[in-house]
Amino acid sequence: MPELPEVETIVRDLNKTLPGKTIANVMVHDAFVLRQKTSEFIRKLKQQTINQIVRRGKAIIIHLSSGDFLVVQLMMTGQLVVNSQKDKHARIEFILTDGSVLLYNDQRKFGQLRVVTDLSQIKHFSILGPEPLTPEFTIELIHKAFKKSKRPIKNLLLDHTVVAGIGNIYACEILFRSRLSPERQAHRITSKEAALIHRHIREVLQEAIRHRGSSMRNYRDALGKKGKFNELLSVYARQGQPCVQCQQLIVRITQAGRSTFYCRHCQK
DNA sequence: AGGTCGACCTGGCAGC
DNA sequence: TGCTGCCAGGTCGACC
Repeated sequence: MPELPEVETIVRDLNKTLPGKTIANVMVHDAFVLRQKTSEFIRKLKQQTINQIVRRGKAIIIHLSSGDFLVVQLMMTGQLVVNSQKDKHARIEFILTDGSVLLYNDQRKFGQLRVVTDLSQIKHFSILGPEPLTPEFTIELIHKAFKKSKRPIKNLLLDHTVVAGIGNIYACEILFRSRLSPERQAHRITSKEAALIHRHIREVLQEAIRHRGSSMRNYRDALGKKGKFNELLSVYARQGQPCVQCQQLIVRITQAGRSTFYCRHCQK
């Protein structure tokens, strides 16, 4: 579900309320979302004080006083919300000593939670590409990755080994702003075009963070509220509607089994 | 070896 | 109303 801007919004919210609080109890309503034994999960969390919360790609990493990490991957429909109304999708409840409750909801149960001692235990992190909003993410780096692949450029933007955190919504929006067709083969992208993509990756993600993410269906922030950036999307989920630039109709195609939305007239 | 395609699971919505 | 089929912010492993 959530991409980098949505997860970043959640992490910033959680950092305002959780650090310093201690986990009194953990109630597992559906162990399907756990990637370890329920008893081990609970034991490693009970009596732990929450330190800082950070994001890596689309994953949330909660630092615990034991030195362990609670890693949460929301996938498509996961939510981490504080003091919200409990519904039938509540899978895990973290009861804090001050009486507040952190709820993990997940309609589709694709998400996963686990407590690890060492983040390198998680393979996902070892293959993850650079964070797009840090200085290590350069035009040269992304252009080099593009040159190695004949896949469509859209698929490269979705590939988390190339760059972390970009999902289907923002890949479409980034290519629209760059005026590049999602069907262009990555290895044919020029250095000038790579620079455009690089700039728009940062621009789109930062704008989306400012608007607290995009809520298409399930996404909610840590306070249970919707994001606003979906109201500002130019192409995603707008098939059959006029392009904001040229009024030609936005089309939907399928790439690597996922929907892509773009303007055939503006994006070449 | 690079790249695509189900599978994972639940639910909303359109069409009949 | 109720069925069927399609679609959904992600990721991984099987397979070609």
